[in-house]
Amino acid sequence: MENTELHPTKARILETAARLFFEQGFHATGVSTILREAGVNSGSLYHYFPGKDELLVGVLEHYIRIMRPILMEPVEAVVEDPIGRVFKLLERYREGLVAFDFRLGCPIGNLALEVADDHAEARRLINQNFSNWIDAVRDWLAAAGDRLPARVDRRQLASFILTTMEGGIMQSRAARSLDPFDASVAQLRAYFDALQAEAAGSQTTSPSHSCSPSDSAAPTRGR
Amino acid sequence: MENTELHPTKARILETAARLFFEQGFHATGVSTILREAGVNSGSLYHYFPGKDELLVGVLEHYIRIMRPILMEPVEAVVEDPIGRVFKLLERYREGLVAFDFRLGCPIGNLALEVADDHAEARRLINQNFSNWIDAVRDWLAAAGDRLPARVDRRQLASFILTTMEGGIMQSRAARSLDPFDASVAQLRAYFDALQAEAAGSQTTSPSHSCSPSDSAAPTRGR
DNA sequence: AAGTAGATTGAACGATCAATCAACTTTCGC
DNA sequence: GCGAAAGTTGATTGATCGTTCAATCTACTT
Repeated sequence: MENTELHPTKARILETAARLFFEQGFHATGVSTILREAGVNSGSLYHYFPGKDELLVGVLEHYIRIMRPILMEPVEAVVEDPIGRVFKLLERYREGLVAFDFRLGCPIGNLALEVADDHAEARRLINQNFSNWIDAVRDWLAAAGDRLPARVDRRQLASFILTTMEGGIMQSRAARSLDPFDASVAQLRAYFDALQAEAAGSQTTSPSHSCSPSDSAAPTRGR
Repeated sequence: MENTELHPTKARILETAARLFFEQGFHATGVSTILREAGVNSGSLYHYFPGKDELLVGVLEHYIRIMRPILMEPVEAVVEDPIGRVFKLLERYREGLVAFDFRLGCPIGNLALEVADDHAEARRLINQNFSNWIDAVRDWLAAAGDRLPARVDRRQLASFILTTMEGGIMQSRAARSLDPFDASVAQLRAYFDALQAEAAGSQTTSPSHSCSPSDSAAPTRGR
C-alpha cells in the first residue's frame, strides 16, 4: 500500500509508540520513553507529528492498516471453515494472553476505554477498528450460509463475538488466568451449537453433510 | 458497616477520587484535581493515604463495599424472577450509558485495562470486584433451578454475562450508540432462550408452568 | 487547665511532562 | 554543482506531576 512511501524514521516512531501505548497505555507512556526506545530525537518526532495526540491518531491508523494482514489473513490461511475461523481467531487472542503473561490483550480495547471520551478523532478511529474487525467476521459468518438460522443478523452476531473477546480478555487479565476467557468462549461455542442445531432443523437444501456441531477442542473446564 | 467510623474528610477524598478515576481514568487524573474538587489540602490527603497508588486501592475497596447495595439490591428489589434480574442488571448499565452520554461505562472495567498490569494490589481488588459481581449473578442463576440445563456451569455462565456487559459497553462507548450493547444483549437473550428451551425439553419435575422464554421487553433493534 | 494525638494547612520541592526552536546535515530536483 | 526542501539534533522551556513537611489548629484525656 502506502507502506512503501512511509519514511523509516516515521515508521519506527509509529511502531514504537504503538507498542508502548499497547503495553502501558496512552497517558502512562511519556514522549521521552518513545524517543529513547525508538532512538529518535524529540525534534524528529515533532517534525512528523504536531503533538502526542496526533501521534495517537497515527498509531490508530497504523492498527487499521495492519489488522487484516496480521490478524484475519493468517487465520484464513490456516482454517477453511467459516465458523472454524471465528474460533481460530479467538484462539489467537488466547495465545496472546499466555505469550505475554496476561499483561496484554487487545490494543484497541485498551485505548477504547482510556481515550475514547476526549479526542473525537481517536474515538472515530477506534470505532473504525472495531467496525473493520466486525465486518471481517461478518463476512465469515455470511460464508457459513444456511448453517446458521436466517433470522440471525450476521453483523449483530459478529459484534457479539467481539464483545465476547474483549470482555473475556478483560477478565482474564484481571484474574491472570485463562479461566474467564475460556469460560466465555465455551458459552459462545454452546450458543453457536444451538444456532447450528436450529438451522439444521429447518433446512431446505443440502440433505447430506449434516455435520455434528462443536468438533474442535473445547477448552478444559475448571482450572 | 464500617462506614460509620469513616472520617468525613477521608470519605470525601475517596468519593471524589472514585468519581474522577471513573470519569478520566487513573493516570489522567492529577492529585491536584482531586484536592481541588474535594476541597482538601494535599497534606490531608497524604495524611490518610501514603500515595496516589494507595488512594487507588482505597477507591477499589470502596467499590467493593458499594457494589451490592447500589447495584444488586435495587435490582433484586424490583425484579423477582432470577433470570429477569440478570437482564434488569444489564438494563441498568444501558441506562448508565445513556445518562452519561456514552462517556462512562463500568468503573472497574476501565481501571482493569489501565492499571491491572502494574500494581499487584490493585489487580487483586479489581479481580475481587469482578468475582463478587459474578458470584451475585451466579446466585441468581442458581435460583433459576431447572429452568436452565443442569449441564451448564452457573458460574461460567455468570462470567459470560459479565463479559457481555463489559464488551458491549466498550463498543457502545466507542460507537457512541446503543446498537452494539443492544446487539450483544439480544444475542445473550437468544442464548438464554435456547438454554431454557433445552431445559424445558428434558424436565423431571413440575409438569405445568411451562413458561415461554423471553417474555421481557427485548431491546429495540436499529437506532 | 495542661497535655497530647490527630487532623489540617499550604508553600515548596525535585522530577518529569509535552513541546519548542535555532542550528545543522542530508537528500533531491534542476 | 547549486539551491531549496526535508530531515535531524538536543539543549531548553514552562507547566504540571506526585510528594513533603514544618507549622497550626482541633478535640479529647487527665
